[in-house]
Amino acid sequence: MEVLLGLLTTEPMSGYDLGLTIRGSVGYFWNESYGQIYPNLKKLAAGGFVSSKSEPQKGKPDRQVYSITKKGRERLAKWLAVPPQPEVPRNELLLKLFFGEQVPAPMLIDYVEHMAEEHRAVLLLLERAEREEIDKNRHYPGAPYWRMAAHYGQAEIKAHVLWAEETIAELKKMASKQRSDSAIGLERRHARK
Amino acid sequence: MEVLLGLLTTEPMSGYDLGLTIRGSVGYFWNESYGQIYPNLKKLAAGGFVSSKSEPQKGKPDRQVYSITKKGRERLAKWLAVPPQPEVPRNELLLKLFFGEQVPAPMLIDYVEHMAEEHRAVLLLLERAEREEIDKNRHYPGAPYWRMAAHYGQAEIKAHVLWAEETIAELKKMASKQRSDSAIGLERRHARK
DNA sequence: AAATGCATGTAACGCGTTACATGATTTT
DNA sequence: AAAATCATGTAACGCGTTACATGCATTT
Repeated sequence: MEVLLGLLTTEPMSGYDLGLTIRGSVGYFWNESYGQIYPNLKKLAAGGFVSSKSEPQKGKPDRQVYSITKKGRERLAKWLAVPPQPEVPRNELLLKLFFGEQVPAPMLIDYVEHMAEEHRAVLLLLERAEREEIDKNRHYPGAPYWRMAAHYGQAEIKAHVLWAEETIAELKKMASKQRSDSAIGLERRHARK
Repeated sequence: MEVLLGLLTTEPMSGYDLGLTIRGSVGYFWNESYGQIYPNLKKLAAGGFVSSKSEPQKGKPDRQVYSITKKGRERLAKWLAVPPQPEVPRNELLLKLFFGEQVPAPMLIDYVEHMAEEHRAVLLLLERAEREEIDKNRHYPGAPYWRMAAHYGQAEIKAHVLWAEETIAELKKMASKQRSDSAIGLERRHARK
């Protein structure tokens, strides 16, 4: 809800634009789907926090351009003044790794490798975003804060990738040890049969 | 849902125990409230994934002890075989920092400092958990995986704390610069008046 | 001609949190 | 005596995702 107000302080936008902007700016640490954006804009408009102006378009539904109002800025300020609550964590990869005993080793390795690759790709995006989006607007007063947020993502991802590399090495070591163990196990099972 | 199955592979437990166990083990990267645990256990029981046995207690409602069934283990294995989906990020601190231009500098500094302290505290917990919980069960076949998950948390937190320290320094520098700037601003405003 | 993209939106559904209810036991 | 803790659970509510609907424009 408040992301919308925050982004509208930079310039008036339509719901669609807001979706694109979110993806391209705060997307790394905050996301909002169109299923929320459109209804939330309506609610904000009903409360007088944003005003809308419809611009006709050829062939497409009218473009609703929203601007933040004075009341909206007050609401944003009020929200910004609330100390951020620590989020509830939900990391499916870690949970599956935690139960790794019950997962075939190659599968686990695959999971961690995929994660590392995705994170490496996001790191490139964040670095590019910093160079292109933030540096180009470096005279905008918000730029230093954008950079700090981008650095958070970069620092976090680098830590994740390092961890992934260590973990993959360890998983492979365990897997090879397991193979030699289970070779013995196989002989036994064979013998029993 | 599946955390419950996963934890029940180590030993039969009641819903209450599961809540405590979650907090003490996977809590850093996965949480589940009692408002979910109890209904989910019922659903799992209805589906035959767990069996329950009620033990009478003095003065308290009967203790329902749940055990995972063969069918439950199959369900768990199936879930573990699904590649983990990247989570949707929601970091309120970062979002507020991103809009930091509209936030009084001391408030921002406070937010980041609080975050750093919380994370430092969690780091101690994780390190202690590794020493006490994991090392003591080091012969349990799941232990290496628990350790990997704990290391993820440690690596991530260390990166967060470092970032926080850098960011606080930068925010303070900006704040002092802003103060001298706004001193000029004050003079101007004074003059205009 | 068919498929994909643009741009707006609505509806259904599921998941999860919070608050409440209960009733004995232990603590202050 | 009052308050907090243990241990179970239920109900209401809100948030968010996914899927669907629309209809013109552009691309293949």
